[in-house]
Amino acid sequence: MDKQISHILKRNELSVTGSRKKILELFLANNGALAHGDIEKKTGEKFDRVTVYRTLQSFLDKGIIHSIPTADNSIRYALCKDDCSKGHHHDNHIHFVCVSCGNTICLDEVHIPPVELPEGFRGQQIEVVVSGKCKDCK
Amino acid sequence: MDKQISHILKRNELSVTGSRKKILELFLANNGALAHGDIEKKTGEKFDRVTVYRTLQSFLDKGIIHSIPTADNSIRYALCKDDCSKGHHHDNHIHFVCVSCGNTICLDEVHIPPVELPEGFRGQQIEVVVSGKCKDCK
DNA sequence: CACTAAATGCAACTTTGTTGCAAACTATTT
DNA sequence: AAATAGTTTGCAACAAAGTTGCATTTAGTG
Repeated sequence: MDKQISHILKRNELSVTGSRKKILELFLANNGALAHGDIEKKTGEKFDRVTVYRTLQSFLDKGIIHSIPTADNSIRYALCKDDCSKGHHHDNHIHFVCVSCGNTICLDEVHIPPVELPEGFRGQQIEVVVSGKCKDCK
Repeated sequence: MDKQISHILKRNELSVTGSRKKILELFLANNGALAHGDIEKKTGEKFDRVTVYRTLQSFLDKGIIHSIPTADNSIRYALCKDDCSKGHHHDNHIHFVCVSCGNTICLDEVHIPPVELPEGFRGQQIEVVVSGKCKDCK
């Protein structure tokens, strides 16, 4: 586990530090998405707020995590699949926000249906967020 | 124009005040979406920040506008079509964010294709945000 | 072990959003 | 047209979220 974490960091040209290991561990343990606040709580206030911000930013830059916009204006982050690299996300999965438990889940197996845009519009990226009840909150 | 604005407010059981008229006018003039900050700027700092927040909130409650989540953690608001009412949005259109001019546009004519969720998940609402180049920024 | 570059923590600050309350205003009645 | 009741507004104070500069500490290298 610890080896896996260090490997991910090294593969992304990041030095292996306490905060990065801990935060990455959180993402691996949780298979949902985490908001900045969640991370601060779950690390037990062990790290400075600034460090958490900067760690998330470097993970974003390297493509280790991606951000998920939500309606309540709180960005959440989730692990990318292996083939994301350096800011170019193959972000072809949808996100599900459970209204009951509040978890945000990446549904990697659901492919996004093509959307036909009006004349003149050229789409580059698409974000789909579905809210409802997840399989554990029926 | 002024008459139309007053009518919309009255129809939604809102008293006709300076700030509400001005902010609603902004939405009618702009056919894109506006963030809180945009509104503060465009009104020329004529109204208190708190008033803008409260005005937007009451417009949201009445279903005059709806909110659009974006990746950069800044909620934007746009006018609803006529048949939205009191919190029940018929929000079946997608949103387009232009990476060039930054505008957010409601594409009412594009219908959202159905998404098949995995076993156990029940979707209630769906948000689709496409980013790319709009027809004016080719 | 020593060195360099990067990461961290701290303090101060900016931006964004919220709450309570007195003053001002809207809509209505008289 | 004036009085009234109920909202709405602006102010002040506050809380939360995010940023920046800088000194200290740490990771990775030889």
